[in-house]
Amino acid sequence: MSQTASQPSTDPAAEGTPPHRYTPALAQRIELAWQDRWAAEGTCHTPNPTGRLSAGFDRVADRPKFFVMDMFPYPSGAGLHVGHPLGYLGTDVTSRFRRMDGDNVLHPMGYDAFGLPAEQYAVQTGQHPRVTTEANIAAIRAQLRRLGVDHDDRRSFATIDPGYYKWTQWIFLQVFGSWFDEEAGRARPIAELVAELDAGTREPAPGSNPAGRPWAELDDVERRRVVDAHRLAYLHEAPVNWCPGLGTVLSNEEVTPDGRSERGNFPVFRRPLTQWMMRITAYADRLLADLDRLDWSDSLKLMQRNWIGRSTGARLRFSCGAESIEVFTTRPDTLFGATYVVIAPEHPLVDALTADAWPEGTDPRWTGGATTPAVAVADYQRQASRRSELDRQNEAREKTGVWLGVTAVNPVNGRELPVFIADYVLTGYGTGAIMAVPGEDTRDFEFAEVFGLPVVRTVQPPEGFEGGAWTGAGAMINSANDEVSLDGLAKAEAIERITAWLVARGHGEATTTYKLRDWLFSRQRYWGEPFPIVYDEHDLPVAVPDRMLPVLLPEVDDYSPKTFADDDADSAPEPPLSRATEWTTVEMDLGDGPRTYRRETNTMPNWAGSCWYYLRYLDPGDDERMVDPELERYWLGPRGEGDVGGVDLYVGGVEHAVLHLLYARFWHKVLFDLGYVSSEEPFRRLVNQGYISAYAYTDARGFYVPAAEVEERDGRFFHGGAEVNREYGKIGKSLKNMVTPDEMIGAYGADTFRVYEMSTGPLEQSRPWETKAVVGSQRLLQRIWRVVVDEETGAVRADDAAEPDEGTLRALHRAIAGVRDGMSTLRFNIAIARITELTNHLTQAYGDGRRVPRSVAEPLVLVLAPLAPHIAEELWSRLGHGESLAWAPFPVADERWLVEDTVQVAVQLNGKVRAQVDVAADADAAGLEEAARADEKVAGLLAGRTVRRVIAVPGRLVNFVVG
RNA sequence: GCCCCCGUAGCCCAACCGGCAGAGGCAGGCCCCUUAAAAGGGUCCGAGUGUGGGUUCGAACCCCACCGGGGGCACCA
Repeated sequence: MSQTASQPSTDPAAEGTPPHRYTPALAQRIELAWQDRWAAEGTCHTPNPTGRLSAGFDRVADRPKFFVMDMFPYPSGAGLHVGHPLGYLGTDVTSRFRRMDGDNVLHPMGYDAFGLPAEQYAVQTGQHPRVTTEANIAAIRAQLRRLGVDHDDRRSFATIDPGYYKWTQWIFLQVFGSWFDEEAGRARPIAELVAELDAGTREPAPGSNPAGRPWAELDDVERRRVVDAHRLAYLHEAPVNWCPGLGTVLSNEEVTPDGRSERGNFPVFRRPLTQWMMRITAYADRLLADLDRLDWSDSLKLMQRNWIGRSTGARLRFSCGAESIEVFTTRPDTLFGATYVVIAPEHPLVDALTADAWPEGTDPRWTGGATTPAVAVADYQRQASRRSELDRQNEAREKTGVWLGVTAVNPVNGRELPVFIADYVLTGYGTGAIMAVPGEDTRDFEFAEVFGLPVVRTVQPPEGFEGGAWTGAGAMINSANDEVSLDGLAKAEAIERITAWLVARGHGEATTTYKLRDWLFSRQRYWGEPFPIVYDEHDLPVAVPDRMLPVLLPEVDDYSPKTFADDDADSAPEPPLSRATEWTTVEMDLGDGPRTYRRETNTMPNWAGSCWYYLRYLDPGDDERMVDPELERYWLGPRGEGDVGGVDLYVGGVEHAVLHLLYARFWHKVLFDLGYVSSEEPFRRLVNQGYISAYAYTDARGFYVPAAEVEERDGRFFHGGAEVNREYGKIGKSLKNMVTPDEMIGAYGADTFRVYEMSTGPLEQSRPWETKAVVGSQRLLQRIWRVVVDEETGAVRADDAAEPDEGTLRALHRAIAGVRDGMSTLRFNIAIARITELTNHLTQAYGDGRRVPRSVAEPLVLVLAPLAPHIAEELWSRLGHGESLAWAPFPVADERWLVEDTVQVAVQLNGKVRAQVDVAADADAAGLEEAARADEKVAGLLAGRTVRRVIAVPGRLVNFVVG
């Protein structure tokens, strides 16, 4: 980051500029001085109701609380540009406004610092990640300070601080120490599960007891396995994206559609590995339902709904020899149209079902060219495993698969259906098996075409439908047996009837499935939180006791992951921590004497630290508790019956719509269930700030030229005399259109930069960056400055004696009301427009040397303060106030000056405006009509015509409907 | 392919519950200040709301279709 921001640029004011004009140089001096003073006086410190940070709470005890925060930055080492501060400034204006307006405002900032980008940056620069990360944090912190944001610096921390990640580990242990009680619909401590199993009031959940014997007959190790299988954090073997070239597994988001790593472009392979998982799927219903209780944008809620992907349907069983294939379908109504069955290549029944030999006359398309089904299946499975999940989903075109050589029986009509494996059926969704209905499902139709399978229509397509799958509505056809008929029914009734029949006959049941999968929580990386887990002599996980937290990330000689040849698919990850041999083996006394344990060497994903940081702001220094319950109740607790509680305003980029926000909600609900927090949701209200893009320019060869050097003439653009082409896109080095906050602060000062960014639109809106337009904000601040300060002498111009005239009072109070409206709805552009109007009024009304009354100048300064705090503080101080205005009351508009005595209303004929009449502001409909009819012009227009109807809207218009 | 959001002056954006389309800024014109200049001051200039229908006394706003832009999901059974 450049240093220009902290050093006043040379005064561009040559001779001719008044000595006390608000120039960039003066702005710089004012800003640095006030930033020092705010820091020295703790102006922006927020008192807690209790505990370490409670000094000064008396002064705010009767105020409502308001907790506003940003998604904290990730200091990756890439340079910041003018788009980054937008959200930070939006929360800062809100914070300053609400504090002045009487709230106890909490506005903190921290740093998200574990994770792959920081690690990769460190590897590239040859520095330890802690060194580069801390340097990047220091740079961002300095930049935020230079912007004048009012974060309470006592509450700042980074996720890499041991005092913070101690509690990240502690939360992991709470999740590990819990299970989800389906009947209660919430998490409970694991000890309660054990007690119920011991008492015989509960049976192990299906699939959790591989030994198969009753709990009472299990030995200790078997019992631990049963319990471990119930935990919300559990070990699970799952296929993951293994990237030998990077030596680590990658999340799906880190793998490109063609199956390579986002970083480095190395091949990625799917490989089963034992991983820590978090049982987020247990919360799918609550995560979905509680969206309705949040004040978030519809689009964001929709993204979460899509991600959770709830669908209702039926699970039904097709018998296949001695086995039974369970399929999931959302369309049980189309069961009569099922002509084959498909199971995922990795389905556990594949081996058991595969026939020994192809029957005589098997269609060659079904065999994959193999001599026996077993060979075909093995080949196909190998082929499928080579592709990453994303690859497999994206290929999407030609359907592939092989026949297992067996058939299953359609329970509704006894029809024999061939059973295939095909990779268009996914292991992780539903039951990993489907009934294929080519008549009503596009994918099934495509497969049926390739494999020559029959199509039976069970929904009547509209007339003229040409073929293919008909997925729309229509009456049921071809759907009857001796006991049940769906023919003629619509979809919903058909589903209801067939489901009832299937349930009655024991063939299936109604069910709900989710797209959401459990959260893969392990990373084979160095730069993350170590798991507070050790393994005993049975290789079973054991929690590290709370008193031994944090489990510190050990120093290692080589923190980079071990890498392999790009295409070495059979290599296995080697976590950097596993090389810290004196760390991985540990002797501990966990209650039955000192024993040797092996530490978990995976680390947590970088989402872990951001899952709960909002709780830590309440008191980051608390070493006794994750969060004091009293503080949590005060800052985050529900505001009333049915309220979910949470942060009052959370601002951040829409790119975190699903992962971070879903994970944080999940953890919060676990903590709620376990009684550690009183709020049900972490973020009551969430706003996504818009993006700032910028123009970029290409020359005749198509190369980008530096945008800062391009000149506009008559709507055309030139660089060094040659015409260039204008494009629009992301700000960055590659488009050569980078503009940094430091440059802007250097050229104009932080206040001008703040006002410009806030003036370009509502916070949610994306907007273009236009450096040349910044001057408008500069001019506004200069005019305001001139209202208070004489540019020639530096003397205060405000007039103590003068009384404002009525027009000025109206302008003032209209401005106050408008600014309040803009600030409380995050439409800072409107607030700035109202301030501009007032300023323009004052410069006109008090031109030629007359002085603005103090009673107008002071509220002008106050309403400006949240947007441009430094210049406002300076003017406030020059107006004779010793105290910072950060705590001064925000002006309140006097209704008296907002209402007009008379208003001009439009007179319409058939909706077209024909005249204007003045009426008393409080005139009712009858009065309006009377006044309108009395108007000469209107009377003329109405003469000789029949008035059929009169619509009069008080204060707005009269509309005569004439025949 | 499915779903969501958005189209208002040359540009960025306002417009309350459906009630006279314009607040503010940029750009542009003119004037003033200035030896000169401008990141100074003043003043002027602006569209009928993407297109086509519909509902309504009245539509930027509600409904339908289309066009354009942005975003999300994408073999999820």
